[in-house]
Amino acid sequence: MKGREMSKVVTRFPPSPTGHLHIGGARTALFNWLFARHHHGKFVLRIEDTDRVRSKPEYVDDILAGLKWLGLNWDEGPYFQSQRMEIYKQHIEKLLAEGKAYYCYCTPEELERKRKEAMARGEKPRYDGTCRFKNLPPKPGAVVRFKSNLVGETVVNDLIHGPIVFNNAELDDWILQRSDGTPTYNFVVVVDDATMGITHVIRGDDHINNTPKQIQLYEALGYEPPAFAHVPMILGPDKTKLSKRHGAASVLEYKEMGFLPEAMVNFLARLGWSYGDQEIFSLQELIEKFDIKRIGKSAAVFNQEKLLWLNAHYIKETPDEKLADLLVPFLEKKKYPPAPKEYVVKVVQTLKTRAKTLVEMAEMADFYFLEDIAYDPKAEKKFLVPEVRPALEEMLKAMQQMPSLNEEQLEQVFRAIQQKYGLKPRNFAQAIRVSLTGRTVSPGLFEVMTVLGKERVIKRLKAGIDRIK
RNA sequence: GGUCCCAUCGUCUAGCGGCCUAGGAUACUGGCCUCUCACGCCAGAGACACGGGUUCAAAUCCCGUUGGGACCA
Repeated sequence: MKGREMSKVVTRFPPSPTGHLHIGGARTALFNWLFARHHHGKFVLRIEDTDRVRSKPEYVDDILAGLKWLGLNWDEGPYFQSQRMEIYKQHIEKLLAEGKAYYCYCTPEELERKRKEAMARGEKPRYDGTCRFKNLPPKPGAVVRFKSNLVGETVVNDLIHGPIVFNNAELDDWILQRSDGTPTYNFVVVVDDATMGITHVIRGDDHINNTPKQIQLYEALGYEPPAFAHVPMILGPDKTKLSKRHGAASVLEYKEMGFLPEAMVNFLARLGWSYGDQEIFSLQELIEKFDIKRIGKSAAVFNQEKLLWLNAHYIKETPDEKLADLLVPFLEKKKYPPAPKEYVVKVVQTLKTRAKTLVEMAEMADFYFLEDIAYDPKAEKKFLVPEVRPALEEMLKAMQQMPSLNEEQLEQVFRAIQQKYGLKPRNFAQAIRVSLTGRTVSPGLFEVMTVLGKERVIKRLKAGIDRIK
């Protein structure tokens, strides 16, 4: 009975609002979310805003918006560390009272001097324990240090890496509370994770070296440590830690660039995680199949080509109606005149196998929305030539006879005229294409015509004929 | 400098001692389809970092080297 309740999985995502939700953070969030959902557990969001100067409310907004865009909903929080200072204080007091932590008066200058001396002797620089047994009372400017184990070893039973053994002699009496009274990162993380009942800590493997310290602290505090899973990092194309200079920093920037959240999630999941040869996963499928054991150990390079491929895939999969809605903001950004939804749906149908992003799709759609299309000079010169004029004129006349345009009929007429004048299908088609779209590349000719509608097609065909020198 | 992590095609990865003359995906090249471009389909090229062991047998296990990364200072 109690076992079932106790074994309920609780994971968390603890971003610090000193920057946008970046790719690495998003993947960490995704893994935590997937693990929680897979086990019908809880996913907690915690904002680590103890750095009062660098933390900004707009970054909190960005992070929350990013998670929502990806579809990663949380069950608890967001908690803010800045509102939990009292809890941290209580834990410091407890450790102090039990002799598991102590005040240290050593000044930075003294420590720096000792560090240099140790280095000079060829020893490793670490706190020498000057104040460890002095049992000093509180004093302004004093720090609080953790009385760490000096003997034995601490082992991290990592779910991905297996046991990682640390020699306790390598550890330090690290600082829990700074001289200004603020608690340190490793300390608040442990207090938060313990008091929030986190059962599984899934985070970047840049935290591996912090883990033995944290485990000792859990034990000193009388809490049971959670299970740890350290996932490999995401690197830039130059194989260094992914950062702004590699391109987009924020997940929301990918939204701006016309990526679909489904593509992003699928991509992020497959970066470091796999399921046989399968490449395409819906969110639901990821929940079902996600398993920490299938996370790899080595760092992965962020490769936008694959993201683009996935995005193209999901664009093709998205129903036209929905895709049209998604495209509208991008059309507006291009300052195209507004058009009815049914029209955008038709536009989208012709473009969905051609665009890799919504931005690209909006760019390709210009001739559907602009009255005055831009003619590519090279295209015009090459295809709007005198020899196609009679055929174009006849095509124009034929269309004027039609009550409305439909693809089959248009194609029949096109073939007939093209043969009558002995034109190559390609040359005749391109002449029409340039007239209608201003360029040599577009969706199929007849679909373009039916989408544009008789009136506009006739107008553009006339304009095209007029441009023939 | 110390500690720790990692190492299969350019990239993401499958592989958990024999099924591997190493599979898939992407990107690339060629072809088919074709009114252009895409989509789709077919084909091609492309990797076990190196060196030692262990074993009848190693991409898979062990050790070392090299390389990359992270954390601490």
